[in-house]
This record gives sequence, C-alpha cells and structure tokens, in this order.
Amino acid sequence: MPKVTPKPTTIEHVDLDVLENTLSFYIRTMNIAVSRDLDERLEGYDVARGTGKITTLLLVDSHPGIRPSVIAQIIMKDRSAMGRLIDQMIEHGLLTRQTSERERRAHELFVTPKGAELAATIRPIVTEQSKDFFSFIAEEEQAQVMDILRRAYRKMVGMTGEQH
Amino acid sequence: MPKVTPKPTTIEHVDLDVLENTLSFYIRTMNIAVSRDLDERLEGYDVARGTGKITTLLLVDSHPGIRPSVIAQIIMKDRSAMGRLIDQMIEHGLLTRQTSERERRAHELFVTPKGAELAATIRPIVTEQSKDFFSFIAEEEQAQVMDILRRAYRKMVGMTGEQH
DNA sequence: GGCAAATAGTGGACAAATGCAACTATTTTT
DNA sequence: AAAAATAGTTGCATTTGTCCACTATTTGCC
Repeated sequence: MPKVTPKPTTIEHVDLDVLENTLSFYIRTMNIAVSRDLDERLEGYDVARGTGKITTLLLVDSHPGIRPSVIAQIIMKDRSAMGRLIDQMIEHGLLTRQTSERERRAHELFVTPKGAELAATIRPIVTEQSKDFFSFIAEEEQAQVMDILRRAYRKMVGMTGEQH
Repeated sequence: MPKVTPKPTTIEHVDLDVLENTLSFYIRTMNIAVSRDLDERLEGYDVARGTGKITTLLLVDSHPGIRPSVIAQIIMKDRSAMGRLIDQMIEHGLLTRQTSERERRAHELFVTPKGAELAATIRPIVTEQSKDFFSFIAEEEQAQVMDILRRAYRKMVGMTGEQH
C-alpha cells in the first residue's frame, strides 16, 4: 500500500512477471498482431477475417475433393464451425460441395473458377505477409522458429508423416 | 474436374500448400491449441477464457498503480476492450481502480487481497502449462523459439529496453 | 491567458466467432 | 438386425472485437 501516488509505469519499464518466460504468452500475443496485420492486407478479398478461410481455400484448391472434416482437423475447428465457414465460402461463390459417392455421409469440396483465381491471388500475399511481418527477425531465425513450430504442429494434429 | 470420385484425402497425406512454409500459419494455429489448453487448466478460476485477464492480473499485481492504457499496449487491445476487461475483473473482486492524483485523466490499478491470492495461484499454473504444452519440443528449442519471439514482441510493442 | 490538439477512459451498437448440445443420415461393428 | 461410430447440420447462448462518438484532463502553441 503505497503512501504516495506511484510513478506511472511506462511500457519501457514493465517487466512481464512470469509471462516473460512463458512461450504461450508470446504465441498468444504475436497471434493477435499477425492476424490483425494479415486482415489488413487481405481487406476486400472476401477471405479476410478469422482463421480458416485462407487455409480452407488453399487446401481445397490443391486437394480437390477434400472433405470438411479433414480441413477441420487441420485448422483445429469443430465440425459445426467448419460447416459454417464452408457455407459462407459457397455463398461467396468460392467453393462447391457435393456428396461423396463412395461415402455418402461425407462431402467433397471443390473450388470454383472464382475460387481458384482467388487462391492464386492470395498465395503470394500470404507468403509475403508472413515474411514482411517477421522481417525484423533474421531469415535464419525465422526458419528456425518455423521448423520447430512445424514439428510441434504436426505432432499435435497427428500428421505423422508416415505414408501408411 | 475428376471423372472418378477422388480418393479421400486423409490428414497424413495433406500438404499445406504455401502455408507449409508460412510462419504466420503456425503461429495462428498453435495459438488456438495453446489457448484452448490453457482455458481448460484454468477452468473455474475466473481468469479463464480470452487473452488478457491473466496478463492484466499478473501485471497489476507486480506493478501496483499501473494504468489501463499501458496494459492495453502490452496485450494489444484497444482502450475500450481494456476498460471492459477491467470492469469485469473489478466485479469479480480482483482489482480496484482509482483516479491518479498526478494525472487526473488516468486511472491506477491495484489488486485486492483476493486478486493477489489468485495471482499467486495462477503463476505456477501458467508457467507449467506452457512447459507442458510444448513438452514435445526440446527444452533448448523451446528456449530458442521463446528468445526469438520475445525480441519480436518487444520491438512490436515498443519495449526498447532503454532505461530512459 | 486562452484555444486547439492530444491523451485517458467510458458507453453503445453491431458484426463475428466459439462452444455446446441435439438431431439426421450413413456406414461399420458385432 | 441392433448398436456404435462417423459426417455433417442447426439452433442457441456467450463472448469478443471493432468502430464511433463523447467527456474529462492535460499539453502545446500563439
């Protein structure tokens, strides 16, 4: 209980308590910043806002017939959220959906020409955004972090890399 | 336009297109997973859910009198979101707020005894959660990633480390 | 001194995202 | 043939984030 009004703590002098050494803190915080920046760059592209639209578009584009549930695993959403995401993208004319003939429970997704075009437009933007955003980290270090996180991610979603 | 029904793409065989080499993808995705895990561990602690409560509590605890706008910068929220967060925490009896005497526009935040207690409870949980969650990454690698992200974060929020 | 601009915080409205649970349809197990 | 598992949909309640306008106070400038 300080007797005098404390000097205002400015951001330069703040230490982050235990968060200083907590990886999850940095992941969570950087996420906010990266996502915001990405949204700005994609403004107007009807794939902006929220995690998942970009991944979904690119995935369907490069894996025609991929099923919603597979994408859901990859972007860590539950099926209902995934479904809504797809509805949205179909409404925007980016994807089509049809029932699989061999698995009539499942759906298969395909890009429309518009979707394919958007995918092509997006690809370089997404790549550059990431590079630019992290440009104050040396290339090698970026690669290092990415390499480590990639392995972590793969274990997490069960991409073992085994071919059978 | 495939003539036959394509074989279903399973998660083991998916490649992530350009996202494979996009750091922002991994940050965004890992964020979802870490945050979910954290929420589970903090369930019931009225500091769970959403980014910011934990940081706010720990920051106020270790910097009595800190101002909302400083915290806002640190957790990258705008002032109105920050205000609501604080309202919530005051309602829960974790913080108190008073007008600064030297800057009557500004507020100063303090923890209540209950808040201090919660901070003490939370601290080890948060630290361990991060370690556990990333336990499949070697300690050194964790440290490496953290070190790099820390520097990135600091530049971003303007923590230059200068003492004046 | 006095006016304009900057800073700190509040409050309202609105659009999205998230999580949960219940429900249908289809396939697989037993 | 019945039960369990899988794929997807729908509705609902909660939360979050964002934008904008508004007040109070301080600082800078003429």
